[in-house]
Amino acid sequence: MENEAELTATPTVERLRSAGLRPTRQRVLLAELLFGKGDRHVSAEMLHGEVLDVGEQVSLATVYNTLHQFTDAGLLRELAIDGSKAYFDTNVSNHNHFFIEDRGELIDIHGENIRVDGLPQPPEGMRISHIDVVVRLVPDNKK
Amino acid sequence: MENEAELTATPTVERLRSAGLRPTRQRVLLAELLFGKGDRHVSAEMLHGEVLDVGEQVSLATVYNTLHQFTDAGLLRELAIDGSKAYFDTNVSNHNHFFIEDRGELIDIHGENIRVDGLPQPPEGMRISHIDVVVRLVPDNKK
DNA sequence: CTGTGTGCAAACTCTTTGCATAAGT
DNA sequence: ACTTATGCAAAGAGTTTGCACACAG
Repeated sequence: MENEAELTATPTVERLRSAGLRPTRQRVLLAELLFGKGDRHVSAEMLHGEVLDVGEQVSLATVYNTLHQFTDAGLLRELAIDGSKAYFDTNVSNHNHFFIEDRGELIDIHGENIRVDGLPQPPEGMRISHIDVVVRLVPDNKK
Repeated sequence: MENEAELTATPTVERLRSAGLRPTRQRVLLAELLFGKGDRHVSAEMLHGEVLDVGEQVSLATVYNTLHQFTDAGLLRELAIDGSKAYFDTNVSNHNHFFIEDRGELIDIHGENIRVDGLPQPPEGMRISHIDVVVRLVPDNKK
């Protein structure tokens, strides 16, 4: 055998390959963290933190790059909710969110449940790419 | 008369006073620009640019401070739509938005028109503070 | 006068980029 | 080998902050 380190064809590796992404150590690790435990909402910093927790090392720049590559490949969806920081959602299907303002925490609302009616016609030459519904939550007591 | 420069009670000045804000030159100017021509969506930079266009001078830091003071006073609503920059809406009533992704442009959708159905119960101890519906638009042709 | 607001520059956060090095195929 | 990805550090955008000075009441 001449192969030094041929990557084994784990599901994650296959997933990356079919998305057209070379399964590098960093990408495989990030993909495992992202897709290994159900639907998740992560920021770049959170994900980078998880990498360190697991005792691995991936630069923050690479985390950003990878999140965008995954988004372009359709593995993630980027959420513009908080304003100050970007969240990425591992659930790419049609759904919406509760957003707990105080904690910056997101909770999925499944797509089948919500219906938006009464939308006016989009302006000439435009079409709807996506509708985001964000239900902002505050504690019962607080104003 | 002893008064050097008592501010005349223009509508703008009154509006600031009843919001509990001292009508300084900067605040009056910014309020005129913001509320003088119907409903608007502005970023801090845009508003600062308008100040310069009018031949006046207000520091960018003061523009930011003032936008937040106005928001706290209920004269503006802050919109978290773009992710990278903050927009402020002079229309504080219940309504939603088209967002033209390519141009970063916002268009109001009046509140009466849109109806959101099928919301699940918020988690225990939380109440809905506000529901944002953002209809993202792309040109007809583009993917 | 007294306290609040402003301006400036510096600091900060989140994110992106350029380029030399490393790794996948 | 050849190409693409990574890491680092530096740059970049947008926004906030600290403090001396200015102004409204």
